[in-house]
Amino acid sequence: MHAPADLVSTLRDRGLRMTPQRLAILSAIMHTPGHISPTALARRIQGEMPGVNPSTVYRTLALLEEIGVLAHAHLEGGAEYHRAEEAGHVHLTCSRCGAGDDLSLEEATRLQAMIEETHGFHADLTHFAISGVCETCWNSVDRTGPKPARTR
Amino acid sequence: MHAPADLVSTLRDRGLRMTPQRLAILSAIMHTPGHISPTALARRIQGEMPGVNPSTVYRTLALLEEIGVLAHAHLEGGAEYHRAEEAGHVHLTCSRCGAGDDLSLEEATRLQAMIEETHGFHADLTHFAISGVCETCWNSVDRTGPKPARTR
DNA sequence: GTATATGCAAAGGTTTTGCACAGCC
DNA sequence: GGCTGTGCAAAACCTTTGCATATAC
Repeated sequence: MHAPADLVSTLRDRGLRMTPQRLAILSAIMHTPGHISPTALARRIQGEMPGVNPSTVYRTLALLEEIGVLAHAHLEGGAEYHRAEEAGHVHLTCSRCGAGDDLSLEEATRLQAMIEETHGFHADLTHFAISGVCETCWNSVDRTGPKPARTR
Repeated sequence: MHAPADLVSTLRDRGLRMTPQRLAILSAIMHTPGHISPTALARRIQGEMPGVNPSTVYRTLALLEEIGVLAHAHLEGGAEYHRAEEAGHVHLTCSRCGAGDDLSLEEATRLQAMIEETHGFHADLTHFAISGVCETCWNSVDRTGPKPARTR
């Protein structure tokens, strides 16, 4: 949906500019399969392109989200960013082992439909993770039920 | 499930002690209908019982969660604590107007069952809020779909 | 050339930690 | 009296903001 060329146009249309920093940040996220936190991203960028300031990373993330290129979700460790195209991923995170899984799109749609019917609430299950205990952890050890451990 | 008397015993069994600060913090949360953030709690406690340090609030919250009296959930504004008994509340928060609603317990159970069937994942829908657009907001204004606004 | 973007530095806010003292049991 | 809990202060983080400079267009 958003090849770099498109992005440049999108920016220009708004009187905004493409810079090496923005390109590096964008590229880093586009090559990240899942999601990445601002701080992790800042560190990674720092490696590839020393001198890029964290504040630039934050400003760029906010910008890219505003123009619809990126989105963020809230996982256990805090906010994480991902490509907007990759939205639709509903994150399941195991509170025991930390393993992550994704709900399928159809499944997510079914859940959302269910919530909409009863509450008229149009849920976006991608914005927050869903915590719980994965099958492996559930079958092993004690079975005290889904009780999230300390988050931070 | 946890009257103060019980709590004192629970603490004693672990070689822990009941203090005025812990009592004040616990009381504040027990009298809070929904959920409350650590900082908000610290401020409230400060009003009732000047001199109580924020660090004490944080340590107490962690302790009370560890012994199962409290639990926390991740809402838009960050982590919030609530009575463990009051778990089962699945928070729906509107990204447009900020309004909050709760999923019924049966409904939550149905959703969890659905996820379990297909993924073997035992979800705890109470740990993270569910973001989306409430009926009112959906019916008014533009209908661009559930797109969470900037969180922080 | 001009408006935008960046780096830098400082500030803001939240949460954690070390340590000496206070206080519960 | 001994061990736990608290206050205090400092530090560790993460994130935001103001401003001068650099730079994309």
